[in-house]
Amino acid sequence: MGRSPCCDKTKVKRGPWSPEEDTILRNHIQNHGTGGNWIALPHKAGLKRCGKSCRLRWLNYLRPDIKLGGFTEEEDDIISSLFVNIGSRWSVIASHLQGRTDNDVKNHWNTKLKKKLSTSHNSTTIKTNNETSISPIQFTSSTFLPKQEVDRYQITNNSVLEYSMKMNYQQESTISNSNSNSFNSNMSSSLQENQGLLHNAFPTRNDYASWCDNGVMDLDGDLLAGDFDFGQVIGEVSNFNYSSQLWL
DNA sequence: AACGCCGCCAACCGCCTGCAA
DNA sequence: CTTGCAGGCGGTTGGCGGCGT
Repeated sequence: MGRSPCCDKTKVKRGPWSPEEDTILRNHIQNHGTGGNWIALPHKAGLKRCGKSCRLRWLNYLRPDIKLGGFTEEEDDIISSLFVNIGSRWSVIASHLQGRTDNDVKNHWNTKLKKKLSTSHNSTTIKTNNETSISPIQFTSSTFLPKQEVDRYQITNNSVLEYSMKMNYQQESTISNSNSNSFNSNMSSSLQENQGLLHNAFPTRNDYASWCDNGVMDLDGDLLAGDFDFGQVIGEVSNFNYSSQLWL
């Protein structure tokens, strides 16, 4: 029943890894692989470390494809965009960044990006023609669209994806035509900012489709929306339709 | 020079899930 | 079906270095 215990934590070394330990672990994995068993690895390699610690050290620091150094603006955008939409699923976010680990991304978010976003005041409040703010919804350069439901995705040729969304926001009455035009104008600039971020996160329509839980491609190439959910829920539901192009 | 504060980040902790026994 | 370990993950911590006083 069950498996043998992981390790005796009172007998393993803890704390920072020495260069010698790094060398032993690196050489062992390069010569023998992980053997599919991290718990047994330290004993085989001659390390007085817990298997979990070895795994973490390899994945976060010693792997040959690890990308070291600061994050680029593009990477920041991807992280910010994905965080807004899927939350703190660091492993998922890291999978969109070549050579970055979940720990890297998490640390970067907690130490830099979180503050960067919270101090960013270049948000755009949607206003109607009579300059009445549609409170409390705000769009910032780092968020996608709030509370939105995707009605339809359609690929009109090999590279262009058109989508229409049912926009939802908090307002007592439905929008008049004139207000709708104003909203359309304001949304356009907001959408333009966010398209870039979304495009970074999902370079192709297939990237986005695979990310979406219920994304299904039919025989005609139409991407059928199931329970697509962009994540951010701020406003209440009303009626508005918006169309644009995402992947050009 | 000494001290304290603060930011960064490697590493640990604890929980959850999958799966072998 | 039950048990309990391995692996994976996100949250948190603690040590270190830089900077200001």
